[in-house]
Amino acid sequence: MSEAAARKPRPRNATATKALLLKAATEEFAEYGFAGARIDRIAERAGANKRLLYVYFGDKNQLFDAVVQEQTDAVLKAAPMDDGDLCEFAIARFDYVLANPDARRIAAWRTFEQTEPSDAERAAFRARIEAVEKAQRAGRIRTDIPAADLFAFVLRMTESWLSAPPALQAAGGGDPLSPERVQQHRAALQTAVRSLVAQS
Amino acid sequence: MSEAAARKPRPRNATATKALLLKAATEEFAEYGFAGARIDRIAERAGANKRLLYVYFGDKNQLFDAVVQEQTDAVLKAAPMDDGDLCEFAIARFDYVLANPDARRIAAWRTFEQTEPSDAERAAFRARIEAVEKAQRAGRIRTDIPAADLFAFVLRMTESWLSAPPALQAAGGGDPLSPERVQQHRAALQTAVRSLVAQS
DNA sequence: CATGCTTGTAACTGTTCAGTTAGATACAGT
DNA sequence: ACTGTATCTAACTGAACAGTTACAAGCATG
Repeated sequence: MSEAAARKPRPRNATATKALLLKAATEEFAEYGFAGARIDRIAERAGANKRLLYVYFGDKNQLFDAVVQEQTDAVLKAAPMDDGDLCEFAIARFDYVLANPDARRIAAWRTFEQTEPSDAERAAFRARIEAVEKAQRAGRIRTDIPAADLFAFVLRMTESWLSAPPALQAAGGGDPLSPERVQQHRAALQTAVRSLVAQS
Repeated sequence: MSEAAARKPRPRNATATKALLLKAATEEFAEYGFAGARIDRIAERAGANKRLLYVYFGDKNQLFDAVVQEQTDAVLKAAPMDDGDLCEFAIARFDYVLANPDARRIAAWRTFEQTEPSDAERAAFRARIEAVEKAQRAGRIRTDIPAADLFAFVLRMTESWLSAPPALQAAGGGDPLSPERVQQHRAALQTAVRSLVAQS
């Protein structure tokens, strides 16, 4: 039959299909958030059948969890902080979320769709705070602001421009995301974090 | 009929009902975001009939716009910045979003559901940036960071703790939103902004 | 080339949702 | 009191959605 011949089945490759679906889900969730994301659109984006989503990932919640875990892991890995150097951390994180807008948006959605954090994530944050405390004890950074607060400030500062309200980005004039503007902000971030953490 | 007598209609009061619906919508959108919010739940929260939502506000989009506008106006008003004092601004904004978690969450949802900013909002941000620039020219704050960037940093810092990822809030140990902890962070915010904007 | 497991597809189901219809009751003007 | 308009209500509708069913085709192993 011509109909049967017309629709050609995709070549069989479980791992590739699974990866495609996860990628498509990441984009979809990044764009619309959990509630706004559509299962059918994810399958369509991936060029795969919807049923496979359920085979490979369970349901929408588990799929979201899989996406969140992958993205948060990647961000945590891309911006480590072994020696409590908040400035280096800030720039590394800025560069990563600049190159991976999806990761930034997923993290943001996740914060607001109040889902329970994993133990691994909690541990990662704890380790970072401890690294900051260590740097404080070593006298490398200021001690009049608690480590957790200092870290929270720096964390948010890395996203200040990229996740700024559109009205603020626009108010500056010019393209807020042009390479030149972004580089200018990157330099500003470095300067800002340096003077924020410096001994008073 | 006993049935007819059982359901008592609410007393007629258009403005009060409209206000109740707007308040309920604010809570619902703050909690679930636009896509996650449910029209039926909003009506139920308000103790009003669903139909009235459509009479008073149009559709879900227009209702969300109404909520966003009210909340952003309130935040902008609560944290003015006539004289370019970023420190004072930061504390005022912190105090406001602390007392009004809904306003903070609405603003965040809005940023991520990429809706077009109103002219009024754009103008408000522009005015703030100009106030910062004026303070820079007057030599009151540092000039090696562009005004827009400096403002973006401070803006995000006011929410750093209250909108921190749950994993980060939890990593500190203790109740991250207890009055004592919040006051401690408030002091940290003041210190941080002061040394961030200070002349280098 | 049989058999059984994996990968894939289309069509379907039950539910939930935004938005509507049709009508009832209060209230103001005459 | 009579009439029109604003306020309010329950029940409905059609579409969209997450999740399922039933089946087809590839692919490895005997």
